[in-house]
Amino acid sequence: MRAFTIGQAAKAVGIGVETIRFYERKGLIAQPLRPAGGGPRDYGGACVQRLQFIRQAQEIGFSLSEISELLSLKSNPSADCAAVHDRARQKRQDVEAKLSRLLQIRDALDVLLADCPGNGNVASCTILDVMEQGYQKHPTS
Amino acid sequence: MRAFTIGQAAKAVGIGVETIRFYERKGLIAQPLRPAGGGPRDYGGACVQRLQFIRQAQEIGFSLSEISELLSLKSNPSADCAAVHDRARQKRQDVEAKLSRLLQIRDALDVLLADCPGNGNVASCTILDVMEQGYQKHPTS
DNA sequence: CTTGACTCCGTACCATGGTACGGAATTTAG
DNA sequence: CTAAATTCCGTACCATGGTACGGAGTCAAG
Repeated sequence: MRAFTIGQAAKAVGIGVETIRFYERKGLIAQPLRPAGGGPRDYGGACVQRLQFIRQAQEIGFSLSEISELLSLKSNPSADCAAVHDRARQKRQDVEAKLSRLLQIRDALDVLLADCPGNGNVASCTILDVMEQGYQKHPTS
Repeated sequence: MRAFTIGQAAKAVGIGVETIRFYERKGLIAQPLRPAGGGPRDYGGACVQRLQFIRQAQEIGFSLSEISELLSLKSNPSADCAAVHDRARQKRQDVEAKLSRLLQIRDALDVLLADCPGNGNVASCTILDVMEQGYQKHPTS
């Protein structure tokens, strides 16, 4: 929980200082109060965690506004758990949908990689057909 | 392979007319030639397929410029298959990475949904902690 | 006690992926 | 034949998620 300047926090989380300020403007994180005694604001502890949370969630495919919602639930611990539960269930569905599309494309890519020896011409490549069809056909049928 | 106007093609693919034109401007699809005898351009057949391909690929998480690359390989059947192969391998890695992040979050969401009965307050919700930690801990220890 | 690095803040700019608008030319329906 | 719908085209605008810039203040080392 030692003090972090904004620059140190940015480095710790792996983002830019400007990005942190951007999140502040967006209301994703609160700007720490300036210490009464002067000196830079302290972005340590909970602030870094929150930033890390944002990054994690974002990599996973949540938009900033979705993250904002999650954070507001989080920062309001008196909220009914049912709200989080619902949102989580919704998100799980979204995630599941993304997963199945991704699995489709992964399989399609595998078909390609298996069928295409890495030489010859593209006409023999199956991936493109596969994607065009939305991958209805099953491999090696 | 019957003829489609741009509006029919848009409807068939489930996008807007403006979006098709946007793709044209971006070079993702070629603008069909106007028929010599006059009348609207024909967006049928291959064009619709290409649009569908774009949508599929996009839903899966490819950016328009990535899709553009895939399409340029596709539309150049004399290209060495090795190029497609490489790109496919690269893409497969990307997809795999996305998959594992998504699986992580799905598992995190499942933990939450299992632990959180849907009542009580948010303090007991695990998802937020889980995400903060980058989901290092494993459920039920 | 000055130089350099950093904070702080506002404003401007950027890429991506569209969406909307306006006006002329066609096309299609009644 | 006329009116409504659609095409065609250019240009403008939008949201998202940042990135860059400029200038003032501050802090720490040499």
